[in-house]
Formats: sequence, C-alpha cells, structure tokens
Amino acid sequence: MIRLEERIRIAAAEAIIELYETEVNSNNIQVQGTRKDLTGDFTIVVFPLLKISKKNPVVTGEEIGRKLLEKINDIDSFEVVKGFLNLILKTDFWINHLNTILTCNKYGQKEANEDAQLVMVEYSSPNTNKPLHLGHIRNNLLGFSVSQLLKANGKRVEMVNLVNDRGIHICKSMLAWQKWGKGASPESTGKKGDRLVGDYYVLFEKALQKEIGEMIEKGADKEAAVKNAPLLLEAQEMLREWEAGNDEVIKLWRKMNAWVYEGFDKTYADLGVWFDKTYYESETYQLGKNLVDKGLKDSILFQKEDGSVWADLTDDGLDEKLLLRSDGTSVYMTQDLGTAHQRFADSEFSNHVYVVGNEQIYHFKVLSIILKKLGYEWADRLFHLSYGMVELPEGKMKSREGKVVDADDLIREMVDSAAEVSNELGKLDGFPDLEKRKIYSQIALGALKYFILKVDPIKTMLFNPKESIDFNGNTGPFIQYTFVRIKSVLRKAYEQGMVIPEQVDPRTEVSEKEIALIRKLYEYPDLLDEAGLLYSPALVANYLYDLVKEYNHFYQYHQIIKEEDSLKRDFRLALSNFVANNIEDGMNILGIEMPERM
RNA sequence: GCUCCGGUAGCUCAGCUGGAUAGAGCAACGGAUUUCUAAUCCGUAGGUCACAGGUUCGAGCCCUGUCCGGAGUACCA
Repeated sequence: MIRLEERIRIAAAEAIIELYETEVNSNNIQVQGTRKDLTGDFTIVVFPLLKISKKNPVVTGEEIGRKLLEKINDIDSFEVVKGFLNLILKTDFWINHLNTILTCNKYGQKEANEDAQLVMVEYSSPNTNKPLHLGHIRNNLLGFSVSQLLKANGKRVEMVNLVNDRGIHICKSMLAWQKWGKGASPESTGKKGDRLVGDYYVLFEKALQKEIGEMIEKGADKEAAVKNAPLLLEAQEMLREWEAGNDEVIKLWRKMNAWVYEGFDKTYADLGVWFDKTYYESETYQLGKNLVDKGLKDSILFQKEDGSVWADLTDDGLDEKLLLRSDGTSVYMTQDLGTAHQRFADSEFSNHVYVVGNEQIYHFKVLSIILKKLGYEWADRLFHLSYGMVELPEGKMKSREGKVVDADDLIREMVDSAAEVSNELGKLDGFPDLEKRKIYSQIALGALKYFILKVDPIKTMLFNPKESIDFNGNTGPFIQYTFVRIKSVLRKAYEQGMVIPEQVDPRTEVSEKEIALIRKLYEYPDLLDEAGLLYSPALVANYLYDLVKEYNHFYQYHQIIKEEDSLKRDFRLALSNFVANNIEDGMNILGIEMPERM
C-alpha cells in the first residue's frame, strides 16, 4: 500500500515539471500533517519551491494545488495559508483507509521471514553478588521492549543476557558466607537466593571497612590498609583458587550462583521478561585473552615492559587502553571482546544492540574500535543503547550508602498500592480473590513499565511511584482502563446480539472527531518504523496515550450501543474494536499486559 | 584539564528529517456529568524553550561560545 504522502509528493513533482519545467526529486517535497487547528489533512510547505516557481508563495501554492486536485482523486479541495498549501481530503478516503486496516491482523507490524535480519539484543547483565535494583528495572524493561519493537519491524531477534558471574565481588560473598553463614541457605532462611547472597556481600563490605578502620587507628597508612586488609587478601586468594580450579571453591561458587539465578528468575518472571540465551563471563573470558594474544602476535596490540598488553587508540583521538594486566589477568574489555566474538560465531547477527547504562559510553566506543582493529567487519554494527539513571523523589540512589531500591521490594509496593487504590474505588468488589490479585499485579506492572518506558531512554529520569499508579493522565493504568472500557462496550454489544462489522459502509456519516481518530491510526505504521530505528519504546508509549485521549475525547458522550442509526453504530463498533486491538498490540510491544476487566 | 549527555510551564515529560500561534499530564482554580465502567470529559491560569551570538525565507531543533547539572576519562566492572 502506497501511503498518501508519497502519492502527493510524486504528483507535486509532476506538477512542478508541468508548471515550471524544472525537475525536482519528489523526496525533497515536504508533506506533513496539517496543524490541528486549521482545516486540511495534509500540508505541502511551498517555501522551498519559490526558487523554482519564481512567484510568491500564495500563487505558487494555488498553482500546485490546482494541479494536485486534477491528479489525485482523494483530494477534495485545497486552501493556501501563507506559504502552506493545505489539502483537504474526501471523507471517503478515511473510511476506505479504515476499511483497509480493519482487515489487518497486527496493524503496522511487519512479519519476520526466514531471511529477515537477525538482531541480537543484550540486556539486564547482572552481577551475581547482589539482587536487581531500580536501575536494572529500566534496563530490563528497555531491553525487552526494544526487542519487541524490532520484532514488530520484521526483524528476527535474539534476546541475550550476560551474567557477570566471576570475579572478586562474588568471592567476597562466598567468603562471608563461609565465615559467618553457618550453612544458611534460601530454604533454611526463607530468603530469596539473590537476597541471601547479597546480604553476605554487604556483611563482607562492612567487616572489611571495620578492619581497615582498625588498622588505620593502630597507625597504619591509609592506602596500605585499604590494599592489605586481611579480609581483602583472603578474597583475592579465593579468586586465585577459583581461577586455578580449586574443587571446593568451585563447588561453593556453583552453589551460591545457583541460589542467585533462582532469585533472578523469580524477578524476571515478575517483570515479565525473559532471554533466549544466557552468556556467562566465566565461559567467555578465556576467549577474550586468546584474542588479545593473537592481536599481540599480529602487532595490532602492543606490550609494555611490565608485560601488560594495550591497544593504541591515539589515532582515533582516544588514549591507550589496557587489555591484559601485567599479571596476565583479563579486564572487563577483554571479556567483552571474547563475548562479542562468541556471539557472532553463534548467531551471525546483522546488528547487535547492547542495552547498558550511559556511564559505559566510552567503553562501547572503545570496544567497537578494537574489534575493528582486530579485523571484525561487523564491528560497526554494534549499537550501544545507553540510558540514563533513574532517580527517586527522595534523591539519587547510592549503592555505597545502601540507598538502593530493591527491584522485588519496589514491585511488591506497587502491587500493594494498586490494590489499595482499587479497593478505595470499589471497582473490583465481588471479583474472586484470585482474579483480583491478578488484576492488581497487571495494574502495578502496567504503571511501572509505562512510566519508565514513556521517557526518552537517554535522559536521566525521575520515577515517582505514586504518580505512576494514577488512573488519569499519561499513565499505564489510564490506558489499560480505556482498553477495558472499550472491551466492556463490545461485550455488551455482543450480548445484545450485535455483530462487529468487518467493513464499514462508505456512506456512513462521520464526524470530524472520528476522522481525527482514523488519522491518528494512520500515523501508526510510520511511527512504529521510526521507533524501531531509534530503538525507542517512548515513541510508542506517547502515541498510545494520544490515541486513547483522541478516543475518549469523542466517545465520552456517545452511547454506541444505543445509537439508532445502524450505519453509525456499525462504524463506531468497528472503530472501537480496532482502537482496542491497536492499544493492546502497542502495549504488548511495551511488554505490558492488558486486563480483561478492571 | 579533556570527552560525552542533558537543560522546554511550579513538578514530571512530549515536541517527527528545521515549518504556521511551543503541547500533554500532575498540582491550582472553575464547570459538566449519576455513566455502554466518571478510574471520565470541558474550561481558566501558568513559557525570554538556560544565556549570548550566528546560519536560514523560517530555529526549541543546526553551528560557535558561555553558564548550570550529570557521567566518563583506572592494572574497577
């Protein structure tokens, strides 16, 4: 289906040849939606064409307008205001458009086929020493939603997780558990596994700080104390044992990581996100080292006197970057090189999206350059989707001060809050408890997800739990509610024996507001494309809100079922049904479930 | 120091490749309505788009500089 804008551009280019004997590329003709407060549907900006016509804006607009009227049947009339040529379409066009899209299954979305491009999306990327927090929530929601967005754009998508499961941090938890744990387990304590392990990490850090403090008190140099505290040395020793493959250490490591994964799985399930595949740094860090060795042999990288290996990035306007420490151990970058190599070997992706916080912009810039130097032609097809921090009304989260918002706690509070608000309104009175609980959870997560996703990823954002669960304004629950209300109307119509028509009669009398609603729907496919290109669920979220407002705006005062004119009633039923489906599909792209009733 | 990102109404955010008089919601004030789910709808008020130059027929958007806020620049991840 060729979009009308495209037809207008082509016709306008033809008109210009006929009128002024000058050829212009139709892509250079600006066609846009007409301002809401003016009459018209589409507008051509004539200013850029004045050089060609050598006439004033009004005359030029009128000459082109007359030509377009002849060329495009769907145009009813036109009006020139200043330098803008406003085209007014026949009502038929919109009804025909509605009839076309009524037959769409997932409107605006493209189907993936076998040879569709494969995009790999990495998100979440937790450490195994503490539970997920609010920052991870933004990450998970973005990663999942972006994946759905790419699928809606006809891509094949592989969602992957990268678990940072090795290193000093997990050894700290292990050591603390060994020393003070007394065999505690998730079963014996009733704690979630990730929380349990996280608690031992905190315990370790506290004990370490205390130890350092005591050393300084006894006259030790501060720097030396931080470096040589016995607890820290013990943890470092444990890491060496781990790398050496000490059975007992590995066994403990496996046991505690398994607890953590069990805990993470629960949080992921609560958030409604999942992964097609999980990569573990413990399995790819060796590979990274091998790549660096090879790069060194091929003189792409260089070695310093102390044995450390570096990449020289001064030609790219950056510094030198360390890839192997002088003791031969790997750093973060080394591991990411290995992981990237492994992933391309596994999946031959055409693009790879990394959903990682904006504090790592530099890291991914460097990653791409080094991969390129190492000869990977796909190095410039890595895309770092960076996002800003999430702040709370009380201020910034600081993990050092223990001021983190735990993901599980937050979800629980949201559900409680949804229940409270619902009970006050009494809407769910008489529903079975099981259904009530399901709806509370759908509302709570709808609120949380929508609130976070509606904001441009790049921006630092403020999450206000109370505001998010509002049933008015630009919120998830408001959209869910409108959806449920439409469904309720349709259900009632069905009970009264009405059938939702698959097509609408072109003779139906429709109002301007209704056309405005169809117009809104008309924008959706383009918007979805653009959102996919920008990897921004925010565009979809804000569109859905606009759509809902447009719908409410008109249907507030209309009794669809009681409408006596059967053509009008059919039209409104069909349009309502379509809007509901569009809302549901869109919300699913955001990873938001829609309740049946609420 | 250098690099990157942000700065739009009291608050939280939109603003599509530069287009017409910069938009929502929340909070405030006023009104409608007892509903096919009012968890709604309408109205009023609220702006030097951080600041100063520049490019352009036209700048919230592009360029330069300044200010404010955040992040990065580690043999941390």
